[in-house]
Amino acid sequence: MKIAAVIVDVPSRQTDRPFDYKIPEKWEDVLQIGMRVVVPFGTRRLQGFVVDIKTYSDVKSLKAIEAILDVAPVLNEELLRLGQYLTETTLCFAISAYQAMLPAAMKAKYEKEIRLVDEKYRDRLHPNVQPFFSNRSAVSWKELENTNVLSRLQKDVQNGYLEVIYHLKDKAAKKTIKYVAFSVPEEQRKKAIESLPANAVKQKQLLELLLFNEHLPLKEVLERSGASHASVKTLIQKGIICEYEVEAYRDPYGQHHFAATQPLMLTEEQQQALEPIVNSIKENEHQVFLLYGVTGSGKTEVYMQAIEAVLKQGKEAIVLVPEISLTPQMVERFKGRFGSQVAVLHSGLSIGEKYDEWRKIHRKEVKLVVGARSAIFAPFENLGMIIIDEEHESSYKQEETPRYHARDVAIYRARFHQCPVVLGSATPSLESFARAKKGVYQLLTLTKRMSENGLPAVSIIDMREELRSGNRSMFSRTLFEKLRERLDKGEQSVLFLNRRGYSTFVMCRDCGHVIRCAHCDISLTYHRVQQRLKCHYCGHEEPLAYSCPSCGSEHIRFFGTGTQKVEEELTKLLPQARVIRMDVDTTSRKGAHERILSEFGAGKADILLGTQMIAKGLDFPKVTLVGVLSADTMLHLPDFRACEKTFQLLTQVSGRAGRHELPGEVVIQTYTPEHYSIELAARHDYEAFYQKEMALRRFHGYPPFYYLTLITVSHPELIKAVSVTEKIAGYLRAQLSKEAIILGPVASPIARLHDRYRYQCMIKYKREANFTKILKNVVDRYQQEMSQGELLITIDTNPYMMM
DNA sequence: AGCACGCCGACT
DNA sequence: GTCGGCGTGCTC
Repeated sequence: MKIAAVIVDVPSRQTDRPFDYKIPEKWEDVLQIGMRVVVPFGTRRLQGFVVDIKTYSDVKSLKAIEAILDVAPVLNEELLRLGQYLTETTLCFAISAYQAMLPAAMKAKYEKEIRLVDEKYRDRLHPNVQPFFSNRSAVSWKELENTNVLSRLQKDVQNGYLEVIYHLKDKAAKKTIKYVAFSVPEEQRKKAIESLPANAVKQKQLLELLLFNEHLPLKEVLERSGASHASVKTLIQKGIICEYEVEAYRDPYGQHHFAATQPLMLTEEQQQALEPIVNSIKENEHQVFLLYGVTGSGKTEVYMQAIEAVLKQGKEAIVLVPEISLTPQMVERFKGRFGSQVAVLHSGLSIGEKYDEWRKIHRKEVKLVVGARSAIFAPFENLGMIIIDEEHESSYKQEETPRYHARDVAIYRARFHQCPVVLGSATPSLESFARAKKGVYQLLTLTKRMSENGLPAVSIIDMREELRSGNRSMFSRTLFEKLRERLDKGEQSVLFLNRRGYSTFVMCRDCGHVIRCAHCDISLTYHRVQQRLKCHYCGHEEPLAYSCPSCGSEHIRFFGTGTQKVEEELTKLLPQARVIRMDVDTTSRKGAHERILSEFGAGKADILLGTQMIAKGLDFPKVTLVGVLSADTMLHLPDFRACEKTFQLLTQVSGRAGRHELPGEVVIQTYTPEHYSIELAARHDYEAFYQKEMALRRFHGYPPFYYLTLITVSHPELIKAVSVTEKIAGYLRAQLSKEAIILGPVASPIARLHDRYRYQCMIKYKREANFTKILKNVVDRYQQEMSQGELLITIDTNPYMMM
């Protein structure tokens, strides 16, 4: 007898292990490791992943597998092992790891229904239950769960009148296209057309069309023949033609035509960067390269020529880009060069579209994937290279379980496939640059910009000076002048507002009271259009207050600046300017992002005003001015990476100006012009920033000198949150080595969220023998309280968000 | 997670 | 004596 070990779809500590099932004889040769199956689990039916097939089990009475969901394994040996690696390093459940590797469409949906076992029991049902079954034999649980007949229902189930049926739905609906074709043999077709009634003109036209084609999509036939669906129906009824469905891919870029491009001549620098990568591809040698190239130095061309080398070897490649820069521009470059060999995966696609792209990879119909974070799990079996563009971006870290970093996964997979990883950035993360300096990664450098102009000139404007000299506007005189210049010359400008931590909060000028969310320790944000105050974390809203809830004063004011407010002031100051605003509000609709950018690219506006999202990847020849309205808003976030992020952002933003013939200029407005992040970004001096920041990291004991782990404990009661965090910290102090530093318990920077108090404990360590084991003990200790009570403990073994 | 089982107080 | 509440422990 063959037995399958199955990981079931229950994300909990207790079920986080394989369960054994009998493999029915008829499937012994069909079932393979890595396939999804349906198994009985307790009273339920669940989806699961086969992780092992064996001949022996310790369990006496095994249940049998009920169904197989795949014709071929969806997880290969490598991905199964990668799942284990994720489980161990991020402390997640195996099921969560496996689900993260597959498109959402393949995750099961469960529906319960109550069915009448037999018509003869209908009269015996409890009188209160009967009405639900009056005209049908099954009722969905959804309809019943909020009624008051639940206990009666239970009785009837016990009596055997009713039964509970568990439906398992695959969301992975495949798209099909209807085709029509002749159903009569070829030699009879002409005759069939002739024998049609004389008035069946449309039918005749339709058939004539089919004479020259083996089969045609129904839609096309209808369009070209002008016939209606009725004609098709009659022809089918007459037995002349037939209709059938063919599985089809949704093609998100179906309408789009991509101009083919050829490899460009490389500069000497690019050539020198490319060579070691290509060597490592050819030699099947695992190596991590850090491609450090200033903005506009042509990293993408290096990527593409390296990919060509991979394809030449008959292998596959993954290119990761940050979600935010997965713009049509980027997609176009890859589709243009590699055509139909590319699959694209990003959050803008529907669940079905993502599933189709995934299947193209799985069926080996494509050789290259360009995608955001989760594309790192692309089920290639012959990986030749992994590229991570904008390597420093924090979006490569997933902030939900499994809390993996795509960079780590990339290195794991590349080691398995013995192939190179290329990390590219103009502002590498300190972690990566430090590793490159140590020789763990191989450093490749591009110092020259492709355009003649070199890097743009940056001026820093001290906004305190502006205020002192009486300018209360959010535009410094310099920035205003330069904006007007561009307008006169017909050139474009980009204005960048970093909204994080800079949203419009409401404060009383008399007593200083700030209106906060009733459920979270967060100040409420003023939304001008709706005249309401909203919490950005939990969604709580309330009407705008006109007097201070604390002291009653009417001197209550809005502080901070949103893009809307900037836009208003801008149109007041420069009424002739055409402004496009790009933020969450204007880009929430699908495709809006793309539309705004193409309008701006086509010169339909003079100024593009936006948040974070405009910092990445834009490349417009006519942009000669970039303004940063307030550079230091991000600097003061409670995050040890705040300075690094500020530096990276300013450098990225500055890189948007003057990428082509026209020279660029950058204006940075700040209240702390002396800060090294701002000064050094203005001087484009990454190296100096690296040295300075490394010294600080060393001094304060942060990465890359220490590893970090953040434990966050939340509970509706403050005392409980504190005491649990205290106990955990105590346990860790006792268990970990003397070198480990345990900070806390301290209140989380967001001390209350969704009516829950949040406390945290930060661990800094260099090497700990049993680190994950000790952390697992912590989780195990509080397992019951977490599953039954209100306690929640999250552990992040490589935190990027300290809140 | 979700379900059954079992023990307890409150009601017919 | 039964109904329905919630705490406990299991699911191959």
